[in-house]
Amino acid sequence: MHAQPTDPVDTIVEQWARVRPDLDTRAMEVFGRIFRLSRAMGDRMERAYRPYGISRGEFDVLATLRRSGEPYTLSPRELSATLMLTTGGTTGRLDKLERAGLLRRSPDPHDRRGLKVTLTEEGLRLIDEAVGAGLAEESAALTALDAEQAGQLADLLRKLLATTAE
Amino acid sequence: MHAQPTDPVDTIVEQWARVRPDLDTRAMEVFGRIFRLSRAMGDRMERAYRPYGISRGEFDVLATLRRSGEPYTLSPRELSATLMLTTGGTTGRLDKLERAGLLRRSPDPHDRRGLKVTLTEEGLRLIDEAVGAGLAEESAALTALDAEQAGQLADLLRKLLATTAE
DNA sequence: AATAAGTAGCTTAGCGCTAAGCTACTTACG
DNA sequence: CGTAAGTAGCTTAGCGCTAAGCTACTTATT
Repeated sequence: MHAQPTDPVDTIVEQWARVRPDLDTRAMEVFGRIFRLSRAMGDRMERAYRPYGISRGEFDVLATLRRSGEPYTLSPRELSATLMLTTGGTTGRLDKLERAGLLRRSPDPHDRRGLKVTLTEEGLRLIDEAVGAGLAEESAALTALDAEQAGQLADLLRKLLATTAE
Repeated sequence: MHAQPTDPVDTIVEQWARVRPDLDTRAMEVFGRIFRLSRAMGDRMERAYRPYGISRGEFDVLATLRRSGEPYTLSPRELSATLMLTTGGTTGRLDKLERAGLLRRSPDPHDRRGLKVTLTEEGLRLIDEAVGAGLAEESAALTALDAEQAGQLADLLRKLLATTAE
């Protein structure tokens, strides 16, 4: 056993142990930390993307289009599904990104109900820079662990996510 | 090496490898999963608290008061700090919980600027049930891992959180 | 060919948060 | 003792999301 540094979740667990010693708080040791890390890193990512004039949500739209490969085109429906967003939320993000000139909407030639959303040259250039900045931020945070620990952590999280997130 | 199940983050990492093989996506294997787990479990917790008529944010208020021990009293300021919330956000949560009869606000006898927020009997009863339901939900999700893995995961997350979340 | 059912994307109302600014009060200082 | 600076909690405007409902169009059924 190594000495562990103390974190805010340890404090909360101790408080519960004092007032409700009957509770089994082991699951909180995992999920309490996941919630806090998600929030803290979310804030850091928001800051990392700010120089590019986009929010984290907008980054996700551009990144999804970029990852899909040439011609960097998806339908709003596909974007809604991938981004786990309602159609209303998707409309809002697309509006903002289209106004900024980072993507454009055009009619789907095969289905007159639908649209195609395509990255512009400027959108492609911007996302290719921003994705590097985002990964740099995440990599910096991960230096808290050595390579083996990071790999272990990724594996444990994969197992948990695969089972949990239906 | 064991065969790993595939999860959505693996798919995203593969997509990036195809279109941008120069990127080092190892940090994404950790944080991408943390973001997704946080969202998925957050939704599950929201559902777990719904039978008690409270949201996750409102649960956090009641739980913070409960953990503080008798007489279950804190100032709005202390709650804002613990919950990482602006005073405006705190005011809103307290309004709703006070209307529901789960806590009450009273003047601070030592500082006429301030208030004391105290759990009512009903609030105490409710949070003592709800905290059990919440932990049950988290424990159920965690059965994806055996006890040793869960402990390992908690330790790795502690180390990451202690360094990352300033 | 007519019609019912399904689907795509947009609009609107409502919710919970933040940022900024307010009043009321307290503390520190000359 | 008087004034400046600080602090507590609330209010308001604005933001991004969801849920629900809309129109336009497509697909399946007869």
